[in-house]
Amino acid sequence: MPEPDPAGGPGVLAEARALLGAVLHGHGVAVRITEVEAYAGPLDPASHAFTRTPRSDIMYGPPLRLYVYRSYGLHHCANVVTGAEGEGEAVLLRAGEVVEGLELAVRRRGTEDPVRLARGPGNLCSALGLTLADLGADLTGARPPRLVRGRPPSPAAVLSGPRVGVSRAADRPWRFWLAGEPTVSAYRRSPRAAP
DNA sequence: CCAAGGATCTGCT
DNA sequence: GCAGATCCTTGGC
Repeated sequence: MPEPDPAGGPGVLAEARALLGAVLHGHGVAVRITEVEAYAGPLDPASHAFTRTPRSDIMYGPPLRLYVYRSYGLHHCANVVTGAEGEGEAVLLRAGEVVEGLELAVRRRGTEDPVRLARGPGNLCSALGLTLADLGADLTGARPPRLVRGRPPSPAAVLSGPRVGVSRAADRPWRFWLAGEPTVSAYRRSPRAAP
């Protein structure tokens, strides 16, 4: 059950912070999450759940399920649904550090640079082997994909800023990452975002 | 039905 | 810094 963000705002902001440091076990590879973005459903013009459609329906379902979508035809991006049923809140997993299955991740990604293996939401899915076949997966089950939470990071260890590449609500600082992590992806503002 | 527009990534200039 | 790949979802007509 989500609680209000300490700083005020939707509960998904606190959920996003709390996912930092958690380990997502994919197919033969596991990643420690270092960067995420919060998407606040109907309150958030940048969210796929801003309008409820067949695609975004999964985000309105029960929490701790995986929302996977295809981006630019080539890549997959993965979100953890965090809101209670009907809220439409989810957290995009943007980057992580491979902590298991290094060889397989290297093979899937075609690079040996550990920093690049799971940097960026598309690359993170690629490293973990996540596809649309994982859409709706229960992350609390015994089989992967599976989410293992650790201690939430201290507020001082978390930095925040605007979300990458969104054309609407481009100034909301709803991207969160662990300070000092080399795996965190670079910020890029959408060319379509208002100046 | 059709056109537009991506919560991206890579590689080249 | 910028364009291209590539295809699905959405919304307007």
